[in-house]
Amino acid sequence: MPELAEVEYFRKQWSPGLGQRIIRVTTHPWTRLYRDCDVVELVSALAGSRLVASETHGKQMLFRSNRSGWLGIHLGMTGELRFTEDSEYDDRYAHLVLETKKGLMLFNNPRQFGRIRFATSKKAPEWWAGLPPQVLSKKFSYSFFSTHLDRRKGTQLKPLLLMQEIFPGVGNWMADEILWRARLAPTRRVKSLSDYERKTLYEQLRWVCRYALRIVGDDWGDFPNSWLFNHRWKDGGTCPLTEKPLQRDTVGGRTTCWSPAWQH
DNA sequence: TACAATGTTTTAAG
DNA sequence: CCTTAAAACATTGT
Repeated sequence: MPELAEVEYFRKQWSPGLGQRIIRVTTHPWTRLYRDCDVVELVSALAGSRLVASETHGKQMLFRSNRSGWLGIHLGMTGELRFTEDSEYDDRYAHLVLETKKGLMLFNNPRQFGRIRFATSKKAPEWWAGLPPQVLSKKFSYSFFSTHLDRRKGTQLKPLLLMQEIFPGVGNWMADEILWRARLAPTRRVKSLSDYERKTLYEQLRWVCRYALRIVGDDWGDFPNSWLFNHRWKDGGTCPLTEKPLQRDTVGGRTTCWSPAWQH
């Protein structure tokens, strides 16, 4: 489920636990989530410590502890963070549980496409510090964007937008929303874009990221019906602008919803 | 039963 | 070495 706005929302779900002493750490160390993580180190370092700050970067989350511990979480396709004052929870998919006096910080991830990382160091570890510029940051200028496009001339626009090394945080529904607003067909190749179309793609990319964060990032609000988002999964859905039928195709290996009458 | 799922990573080919 | 496409990953729900 989570793309950059949802990730921001989930990050905040643990906020009630920040500053609280962690009295117990429970993990499912056999799951794929821990493939890049020394679980013994994670458990011993987090037990007794407090998480003091958190941030997101695209689909990545980082929690910092008061003992120079850095906890990286990626939600994958089905992950969520939750805080509960109830001591009962479904253990099946709660692969990381941080227990405090005030409540539990839970990371649920049924499909195990997520990832947990941990490091102890003065400075943020390379897997965090080395992430590419965020789409809404100052560094993500039009010329930066355009330089990356020049290197991917043969790529279709849909898989292009899903490249996390260029557009951190953009996922399947956001890519469709961006292309629909830019009026570009998902199968178009980068090299076919006119200067105007390139510019439009850049602007709509930033626009969708900004408003998605605004609407979902704080309180999981609903998107207006003017967004493709509300129509994309309905069978027989229609384009909110043209009222013509939406189409679903596989592009770049992912289900893609678009409006052939509107996007070219 | 077979397939799809709001995501990456790996492998292979060009 | 770089770009591009497809398969693999784990599990559930339709």
